[in-house]
Amino acid sequence: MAKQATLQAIRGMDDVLPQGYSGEVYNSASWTALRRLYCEWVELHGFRYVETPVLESTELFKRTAGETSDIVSKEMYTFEDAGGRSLSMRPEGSASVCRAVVQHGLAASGGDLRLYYVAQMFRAERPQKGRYRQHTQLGLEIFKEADPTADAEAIAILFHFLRRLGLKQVAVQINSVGSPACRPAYREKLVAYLRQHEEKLSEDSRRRLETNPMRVLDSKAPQDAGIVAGAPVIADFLDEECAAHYAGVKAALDALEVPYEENPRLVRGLDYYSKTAFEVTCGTLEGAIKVIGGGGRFDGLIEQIGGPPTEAVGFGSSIERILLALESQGIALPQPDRPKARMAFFDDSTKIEALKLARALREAGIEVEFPYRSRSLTKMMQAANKAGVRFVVIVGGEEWGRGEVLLKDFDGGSQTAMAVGNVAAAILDSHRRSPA
RNA sequence: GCGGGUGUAGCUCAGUAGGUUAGAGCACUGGAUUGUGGUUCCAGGGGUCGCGGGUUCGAAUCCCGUCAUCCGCCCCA
Repeated sequence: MAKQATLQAIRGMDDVLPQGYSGEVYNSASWTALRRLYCEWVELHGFRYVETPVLESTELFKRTAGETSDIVSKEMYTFEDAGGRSLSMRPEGSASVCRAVVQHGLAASGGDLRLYYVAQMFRAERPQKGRYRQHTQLGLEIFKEADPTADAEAIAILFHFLRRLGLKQVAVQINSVGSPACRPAYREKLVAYLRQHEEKLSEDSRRRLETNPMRVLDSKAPQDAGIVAGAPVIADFLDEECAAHYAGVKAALDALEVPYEENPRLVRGLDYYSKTAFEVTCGTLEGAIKVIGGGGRFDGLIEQIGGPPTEAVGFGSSIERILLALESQGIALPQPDRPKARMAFFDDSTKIEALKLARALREAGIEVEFPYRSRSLTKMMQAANKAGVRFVVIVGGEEWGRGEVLLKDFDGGSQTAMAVGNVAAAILDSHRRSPA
C-alpha cells in the first residue's frame, strides 16, 4: 500500500494553537484576548456584532470591489457549486455586510446603523510573514450617516484601540479620493499627466494607467516615484462638498486627539471608496505589513448591489498584523485574572467527592483542572506544578472523614486544612491579596 | 505569477574528504520519593534523515526530479 501523504493545513491558512504548542506570536491565548478586547471596545461605541457567511455569490464582489481590482481579478477563491453557481470566499468584509444590510432591510428604518465583525478573509496570494491566504479581520461599518464626524469616529476607534493595547508608533494617514461628482475631472488631468511620462513608467503602472489610473499613485516602483511626486493632487480638484467633508473629518480628528498625516497619494486597493480614505500603520513593522488597518467611506456601495442610496464608512484591521506589531514591541495582552487550581486525590475513595468539589469551585469563579484518574500524590503535585496552577485542593481519605480538605498554595508553599465549605472563599481571598 | 533559502525525534537543531545499530538540548514516560510540586539524579520510549529515482560495495551526506515550507517582490490587512 502506498504511503499516505501526511495531511496538513492548506498553505497560508494556519492553525492557531494554545501557548506552548506553537510560535509565540500567534497563540490562541493572545488571539482570544485581542478579539475580546476589540469586541468590548467597539460595543462601548454602540456597535453590534454581525456574522455573515464565508461564501458569497461571486457577483457580489465583482460588483463592489471592482472587476479590475487585483483582489477580484487574481486573488479570489472562486469555484462552482454542484448547481453551477459561481461562489467566492469573501476577500474582504464590507461587501458582505452591505449585502446583509440590503437583504434584511436593516437600513430601512431608524437612524444610523453601526455594525462590527470579526471574520476570516481569504485571498489567494503568496503567503509570507504578516500576509496569509486566510486572515482574520476586525472591522466595523457605520451606515446612513453622511456627517464627517462618522468618518473621524471610525478612524479614532481604530487608532485608540491600538493605543490602548499599548502600541507605540501608530500613525494615521488620511486622504480624500473625491466623489463621482468631482473625481472624473481629476482623473482626466491625472491620465493626461501620466501619459506624458508613460514610457518611463513601470510595467504595472502602465497597465494600471488603462485599468485604474489612480492606483498608479500608490506605486512602489522606484522608477515611478519621481513621476508620481509631480502628479496633480486630488485636493486641488475636490468639489465644495468633498472639500467641506474632508475639512470636517480633520476637525473631528483633532477634537478626538487623533494625530494624522495627510497623504494626497493615498489610494486604497478597493475601487468603491469615496471621499475619505485612510490607513493606520505601525512604525515597528517593516514594508507592506506596516499597514495594520485601513478603510474609508463607501457611499455608493449599497446602491451598487441594488439597495437604496446609503451612506457608509468603516475600516478593516487584522488580528495577525496587530499581534505582529505587539510582538515587535514586546507587549503581552492581559489574560483573564482568575485563580487557578487543580484537584488532587490518590485513590478512588474520594474521587467522586473531588469531582463534586471541583464543580462547586468553578461555580465560584475559580478555574479548576480535574485529573480524572487517581495517581500517586507525587504525580498529582507534579502535574499541578506543570499545569501552572497556583492552588492544589487535596481531597484525601483521612481529612475527608472529618469533612476537611487540604489547600496547598504553591505561592509560598503553605498547606492548610479547612472545612470543605471554606475552600472557595480561601482561594479567592488568597488570590485577591496577592494575585499571581 | 516571479526570485531566494530550508526540509534529520513532538520542538529547536548538530551531523559532508560518502563508512559500524543516526546524535544533543528541551519536551514526554517511569523510578529515587506507593500521602506532597519546583531543583537534582537514574532509566526509558520516540526517527523508513520530506518523497521518488540515480551514482556507489556502501547515501542523511553526491546527482536529477518532485513535494512541502519559510523569506522577499507584486498586492493587500
